[in-house]
Amino acid sequence: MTAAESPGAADEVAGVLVALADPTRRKLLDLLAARGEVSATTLAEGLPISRQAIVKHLAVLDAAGLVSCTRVGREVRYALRPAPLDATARWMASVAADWDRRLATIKRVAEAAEQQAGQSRPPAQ
Amino acid sequence: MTAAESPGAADEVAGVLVALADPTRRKLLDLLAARGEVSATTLAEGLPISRQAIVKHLAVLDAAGLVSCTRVGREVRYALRPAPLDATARWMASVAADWDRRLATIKRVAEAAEQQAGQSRPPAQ
DNA sequence: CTTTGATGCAACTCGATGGTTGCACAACCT
DNA sequence: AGGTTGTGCAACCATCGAGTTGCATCAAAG
Repeated sequence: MTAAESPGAADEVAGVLVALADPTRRKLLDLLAARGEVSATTLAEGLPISRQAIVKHLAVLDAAGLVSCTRVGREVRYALRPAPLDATARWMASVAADWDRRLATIKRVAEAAEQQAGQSRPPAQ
Repeated sequence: MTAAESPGAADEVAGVLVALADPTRRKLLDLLAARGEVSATTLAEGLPISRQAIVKHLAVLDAAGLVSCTRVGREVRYALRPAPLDATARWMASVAADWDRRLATIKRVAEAAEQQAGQSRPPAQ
């Protein structure tokens, strides 16, 4: 269980990664960050795609926990939810650190082996 | 240019996000982290999919800069490349921080407005 | 030189996904 | 009541992407 901080973290992260992989979804998050609580129709005004498409994207973002919606009268306001993004950032940093560690170890071992080989026998490859 | 540290960072990040969105690709990176430099065929032995599929995934990872390949005789060894992951982690953390900032501001403004409203007229909702 | 094992390329299947349109329904405003 | 306006639902289309198979190719070993 390397580079994992809490059980089930990988699951949460997976959803966030999928959600962030789409440029339209990133744009959407951008707009939400800029304008606070906004309805889907309002979001649609600033984008070249239909409201329905946006609703679907918002559903994905909601499933990833990156967004939450509250009903206000007949409209539905969507708002940012930074926590999962932060968690994913931490997860990613930890994975990167893990890789660095492993690569350093591998390099060290390789050098040791080469040293060893140089003293006893000709290079294997 | 909010939450961006260097020009063109978003482009690099996009590739990494797409690459990481696929679970098979993540598994692949995991294997590479565990076993160092490995060829596609070797990777295929530990996974339930064909070598060709793996090669395609490795191509995506390579395009994202997460992996590099070097030819050794007749085989091609793939190795991890942590830098883009680290960059993406930083980008993500910076975006998360930006969101927090904005949300805090919005909340502050909302509270001020409510305060204002509370002094002159009864609560709107 | 022949065989063996690894790679590269291309065509194909098929499910997921981004996007659209049309319509029904609920809520707001006169 | 009656007309707007915003949502939700469902069908539908097109494309992308993951995966497969088959074959050609090229380096290494005999």
